[in-house]
Amino acid sequence: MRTVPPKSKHEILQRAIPMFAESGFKGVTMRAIAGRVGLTAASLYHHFPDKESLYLAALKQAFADRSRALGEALTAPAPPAERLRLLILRLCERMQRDSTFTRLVQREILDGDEKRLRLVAKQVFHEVFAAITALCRELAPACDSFLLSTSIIGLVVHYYQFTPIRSYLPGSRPEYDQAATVARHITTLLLNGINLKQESEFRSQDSE
Amino acid sequence: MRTVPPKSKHEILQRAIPMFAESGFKGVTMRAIAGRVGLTAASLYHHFPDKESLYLAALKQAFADRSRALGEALTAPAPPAERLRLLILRLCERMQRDSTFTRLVQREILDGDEKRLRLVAKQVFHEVFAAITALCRELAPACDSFLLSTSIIGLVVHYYQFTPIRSYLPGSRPEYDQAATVARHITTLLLNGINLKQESEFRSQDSE
DNA sequence: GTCTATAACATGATAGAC
DNA sequence: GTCTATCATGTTATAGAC
Repeated sequence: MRTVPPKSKHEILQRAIPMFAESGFKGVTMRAIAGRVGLTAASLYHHFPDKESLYLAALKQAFADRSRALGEALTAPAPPAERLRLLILRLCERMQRDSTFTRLVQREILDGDEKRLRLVAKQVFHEVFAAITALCRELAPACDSFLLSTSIIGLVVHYYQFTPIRSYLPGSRPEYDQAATVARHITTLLLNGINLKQESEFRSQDSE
Repeated sequence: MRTVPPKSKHEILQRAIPMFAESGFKGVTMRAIAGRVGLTAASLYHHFPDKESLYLAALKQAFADRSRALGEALTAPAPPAERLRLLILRLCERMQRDSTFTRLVQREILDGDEKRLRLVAKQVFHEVFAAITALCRELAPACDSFLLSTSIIGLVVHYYQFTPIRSYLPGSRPEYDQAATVARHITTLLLNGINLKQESEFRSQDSE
């Protein structure tokens, strides 16, 4: 007997995503997911061939739903430096408001075996990462685009991953929790490096 | 009568550190630690008042044993840019060869509650972080030293945390696993930014 | 054909008795 | 130590409801 309308894959994954983020792959059972969705464990197997497929689909969907703004930034009709600025800003805004995906990936790095990590790299990150390296090639042909891409990602991602500890470090201030402040710092650092001649982050009369 | 010499705190923690890195705070029982050390669980409580104290001491010791080279780099008799270069190189070398501490911290960020994270920030990171911000103030007075410090740490730490996925991303190459290569890239990026005006690997601007 | 539930199977971990 | 009972979990088989 059916009392409720059938669940779509998207709905199932939407429920599973925060569970995997909270407890990791092994920490979440098929029965727990089913319970949260309003199904039985067996029914999940109509939508996904096995637990690992469900898990990978969850990672994929979590990333896809969160990387839309990044794709827009990367393909915007603007000079490469402006696309970089927008990419970093969107990434900061996204990570500021939601740490679910970051936690998913952190857990996967800690617990995943080689085979699954390869699948994650291929199925989740490959496309967006390639787009970022393409931007880097355009932006700084003299620089190693692979290393530069990882640096851009690392600057933003680690900043927000580290937040639970960072906020208790000496010198922490409220404005460091604002995405715009962080994004501006990172963008300036990437474009100009440390050795700013005389300009502070506030003096930019020649821009626009 | 005693058949084995008493264990020092250092020995106990040395055994506990990889266990916490592998399975996190909750994933390691006092009995498991005791078994590894060759003691009973009750004996551990002679050395540490509770599990959390043992855990924090493990984090502290893991970091202290691994941050010695960083302290040397930070206090070297050299100009600030050279100290930065050395700091990054030592950090890369350390993380390249041993991911134990990084995994400890990642697990702590995922699983720790606010109170314990505050203790970690204070007891583990505070001192070294303050030394890095001091270097940043000296190096780049016009730049926000707090944000700059987190960026330096983030560039290195995230690079190595991301290794299990990074190695499967498009464009990955063997030399990216060499600490000297990574350290050089990060140092150059920090000092000069993307827009390399004059650099060793520099190519003259081609026509568009 | 699509979706779900009931029941059951297989394995691995755990606990307790011997 | 071994054996056994028990439980949790991924998974499959089959049948019923739209």
